[in-house]
Amino acid sequence: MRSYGQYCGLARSLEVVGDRWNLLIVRQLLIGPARYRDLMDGLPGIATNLLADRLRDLESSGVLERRLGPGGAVEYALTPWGSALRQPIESLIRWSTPLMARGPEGDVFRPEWLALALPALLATRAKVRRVATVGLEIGGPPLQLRATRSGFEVTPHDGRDLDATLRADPAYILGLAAGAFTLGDARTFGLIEVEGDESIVRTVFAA
Amino acid sequence: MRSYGQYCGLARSLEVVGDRWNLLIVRQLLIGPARYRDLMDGLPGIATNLLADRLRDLESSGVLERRLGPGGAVEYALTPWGSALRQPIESLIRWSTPLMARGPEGDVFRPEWLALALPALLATRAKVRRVATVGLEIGGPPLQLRATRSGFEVTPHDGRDLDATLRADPAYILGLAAGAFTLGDARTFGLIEVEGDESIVRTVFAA
DNA sequence: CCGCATCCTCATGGATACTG
DNA sequence: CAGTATCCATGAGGATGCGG
Repeated sequence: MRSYGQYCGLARSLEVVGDRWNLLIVRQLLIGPARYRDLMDGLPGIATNLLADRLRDLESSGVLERRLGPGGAVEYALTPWGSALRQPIESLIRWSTPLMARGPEGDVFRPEWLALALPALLATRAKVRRVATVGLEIGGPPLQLRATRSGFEVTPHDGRDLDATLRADPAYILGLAAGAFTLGDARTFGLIEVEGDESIVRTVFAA
Repeated sequence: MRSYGQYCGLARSLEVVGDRWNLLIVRQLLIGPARYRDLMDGLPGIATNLLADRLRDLESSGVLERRLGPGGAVEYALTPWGSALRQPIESLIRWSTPLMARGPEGDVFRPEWLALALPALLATRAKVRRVATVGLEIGGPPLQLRATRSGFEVTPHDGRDLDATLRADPAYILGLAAGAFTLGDARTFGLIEVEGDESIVRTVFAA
């Protein structure tokens, strides 16, 4: 990225992460450290030369580091400063709500992206009434949403007991979470709970 | 911006505001509605064809609108959705703290940028002990920082009485504000106040 | 002047092939 | 698997033109 030549925090930030693909790479690493192949998979559409370029750029600017992971393979992980990009990224995810309401329209979807999106959307308004673990079945490997007093977390299902399971379209799940974000004030509303084995939306969290 | 083809809030956001200069244009309009010439002035380095292109893009995507201002001249203003970019932008400004510590290094500085940066840096940690208006003299037209219970605001000096005046380098002022952001917890600390006519840093806000 | 549109050059991005 | 190398298409930057 060519310099903007402006002594402004926004401009300087964008000189580091404003290049095409950069924030999406950080998104992938916020989910967890990853190898080159994982990044290629998680960033459908990126050209391999660009990924290599960007990883070099982001490493030299101190956003991520290249290290040896389990098995001695090279992996990429965010530095503490890079991890702090979670906040602006979550802000942009919340801002995107009107853009997501259209649905996928042919865009590819990867369930792992919910690991960032759901906490970002839920964190602002939804209050946890009781600690709960909700399974999410959307077509990939099963996920779980943990809701605790300290926040929300989406991870692969670790086999523990689920309070509920939601089998639904990704857009539907995002709509639910965005509703928790945008409605909230007006009334208590249901988010995710099932009765018996059915996927019925009920109250687990309340605004 | 070419589509990423990903059903992800971050990717969709970046398709709207990820193009070079876009967020900087929004930055200028967060300070206030502006005419074409104002934007050219506030965005040193932008090519005039790019500004025209980006204004079209951002208008058609619903971030800003073109309207008739006072005197019947065309001006640009953010839509409500565009104004909501204040949050991600403030997040990026906070994230930029390590990049700003280097100082300007020849980059141009415009005092109006403090209108975004100071509230962004102060909002997270600094608590207002008493309502105050502090003058900022940094070489352009005089500014004032209003600190109230509901937040911080930097505007041109409107002639009202000042509780203090700080005449300092922009980097110094940003360092003060960033310190309020990053230290905070440890102890009560001084931010901006003068004794008599001197520019001595004392306590107006406290963490 | 202000508010752009055109033209040209060069840097960057994207797709694909290839290599240690 | 983890990238490089190559080639082409696109977009940025700069200068300039031009109507109101």
